[in-house]
Amino acid sequence: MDTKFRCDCPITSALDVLGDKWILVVIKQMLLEGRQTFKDFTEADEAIATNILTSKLKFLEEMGIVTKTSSPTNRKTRLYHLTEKGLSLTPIIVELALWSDENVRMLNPIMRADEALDLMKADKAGFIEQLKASYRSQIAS
Amino acid sequence: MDTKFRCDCPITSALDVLGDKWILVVIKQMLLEGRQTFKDFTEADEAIATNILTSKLKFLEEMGIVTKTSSPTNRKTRLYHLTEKGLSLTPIIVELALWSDENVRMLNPIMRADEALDLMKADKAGFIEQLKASYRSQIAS
DNA sequence: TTAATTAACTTGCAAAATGCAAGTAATAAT
DNA sequence: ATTATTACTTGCATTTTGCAAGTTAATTAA
Repeated sequence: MDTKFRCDCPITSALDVLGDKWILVVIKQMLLEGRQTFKDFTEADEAIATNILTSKLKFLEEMGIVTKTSSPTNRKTRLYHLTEKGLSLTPIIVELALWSDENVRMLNPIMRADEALDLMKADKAGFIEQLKASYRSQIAS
Repeated sequence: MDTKFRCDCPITSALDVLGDKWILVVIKQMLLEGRQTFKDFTEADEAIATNILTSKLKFLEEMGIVTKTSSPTNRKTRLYHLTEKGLSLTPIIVELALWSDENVRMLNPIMRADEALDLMKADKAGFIEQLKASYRSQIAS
């Protein structure tokens, strides 16, 4: 699964990596929902198929966005965690959330409005830093 | 081409709209490269197939992100322009560019580094507002 | 201590999205 | 009047995504 780049444009190149239906959803599930095991991802509302999940996690690992380790407490569990490169996607995730809240909500009648959105709106940069810090301390434990 | 939402998450819902290989590339071509006709898009480096372009432009129009009008000077030319809803994607595009510059450049040896990146880094919010203003005045003319 | 369960996958096939090459209709240029 | 241009459409190939079932090793329950 090697990435082929369409051209010399930085934005298009970002989308050569991130531009599909699942990559940013999986990253969001790690960052905001604390999901870290294969099972965690399969239990999410988005209901990704297991073969797709396997291929996306593998790709994210190859890209250096995610690490895969063995659980220290359970030998059959693998832990997937965001690297700093993965954490640096936080501003993109936040902008997607804000745009969606303003422009997609009207099209999706079941879209939820959680406290995180209020925090983003009140202090975007602060929210981003707090989220990254909280993720780092979560995986350190 | 009606959008089906996977769940109640705002971020996933944003990706139900934007999460594919082409949508944000087409928007970037309008916003940063001034492309507005069908031909303009087909001539871009990304080389989108014409049937895909047709379907993406139709979807963007249905989503209220783009308008389609007839050229006032040439009866066979159609003009595609970003709406305010489309322009509000600017922060997402900018964050993609910044992330790519820092994290994808090393993987794409031909990625270019233009002045826009420097402007984004120096004053992100200012760049976003200036870009939107410049787009609005471009289509007003 | 054997049996059932769980976690993390893989496999085979179906469906949907994307890509390629060629063709078409209306308009504009020569 | 003929050629070229613009904005498409069409048919088919390839790639990506999705579904359901199966596999293996490790853990837990009986």
